[in-house]
Amino acid sequence: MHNCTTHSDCIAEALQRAEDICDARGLRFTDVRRKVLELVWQSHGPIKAYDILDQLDQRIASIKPPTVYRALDFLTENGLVHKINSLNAFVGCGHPLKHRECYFLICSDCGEAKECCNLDIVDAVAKTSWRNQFEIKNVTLEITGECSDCRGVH
Amino acid sequence: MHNCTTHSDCIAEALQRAEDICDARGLRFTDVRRKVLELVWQSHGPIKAYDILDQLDQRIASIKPPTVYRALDFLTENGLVHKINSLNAFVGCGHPLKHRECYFLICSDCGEAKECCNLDIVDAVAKTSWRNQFEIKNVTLEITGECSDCRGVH
DNA sequence: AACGTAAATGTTATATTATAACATAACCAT
DNA sequence: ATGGTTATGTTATAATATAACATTTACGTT
Ligand SMILES: [Zn+2]
Ligand SMILES: [Zn+2]
Ligand SMILES: [Zn+2]
Ligand SMILES: [Zn+2]
Repeated sequence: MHNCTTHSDCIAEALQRAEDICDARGLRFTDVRRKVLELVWQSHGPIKAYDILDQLDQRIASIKPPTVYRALDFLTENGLVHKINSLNAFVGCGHPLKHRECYFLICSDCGEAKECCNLDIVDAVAKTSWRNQFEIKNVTLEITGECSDCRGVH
Repeated sequence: MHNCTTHSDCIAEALQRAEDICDARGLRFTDVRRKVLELVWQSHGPIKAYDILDQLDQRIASIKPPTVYRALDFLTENGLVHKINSLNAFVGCGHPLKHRECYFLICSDCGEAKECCNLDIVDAVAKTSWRNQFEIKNVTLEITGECSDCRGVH
């Protein structure tokens, strides 16, 4: 499902990126936020808030829903994590500094959510918003279907 | 927020369209389904499942959540209603026969969700899926922001 | 009409997702 | 150290959605 060479490195890099971004912006990358982000990356795919909660519970007793949701809010607001509304799940952003209007290819078979960027889509969305005199705050584009792996395409 | 000339006509037309579509497809447009669709159109914007439930309760006692969700599932599966995942709400489809890949311009101020179609977007989405050898089942595109009315644009 | 079946709805209970409200603790600038 | 701000702890509950099984309804076949 994921093809990073060494997943522990992949997690470590994401955490380091997050720390650097928070430092640069004067934000506090607290222990709770770090642990939540770590679990998001550990899953290497969309993960649900209560699954994060369960996994935290095994390490730290007394973690409650508001704590997890607050951390996810922080991470989402700062572009380190994206919420996938059609799944009620959260996924780490692979390029938090470059992220503009990306979209997800979500495989309903294996569960992978691949984040992609595409200028044609960004352009088309921008143009159509402009034509409607609509001021964009946020764009959610979730494409559900079957990925090449699950289709057996080579 | 909505600019149909006579809203009762607008609702009646939507119900008639739905009935015709169900007839043509051999589907049963039952009383529950009709009433749910009527309430969706009455709101003339995204409405939540439990708000539908509350309004039905005033007319018919003993309507319970599963009844509403089943009706919404039926209406959604048959393209008469769309779910807006970022709002956990449902909205009537304005063109259930022509509907392909549409998107919503959702005003976070007045709550309007305008359904639009745009071939450039459809194309760009199709192309990028093709490049990823991804087989599309469903596309969700929700653009949140501020509409022209709320921005005071003329 | 009576029967059999499938689809729809009723009903009870519960699962899942998310937030309100207030108390305490940690952090940081002065 | 003091006071203000931000983050977390804590308790409770709100909001969204489904599982499981019982009953009713629709409808074609006999
Ligand atoms: Zn991203
Ligand atoms: Zn897959
Ligand atoms: Zn539509
Ligand atoms: Zn508006």
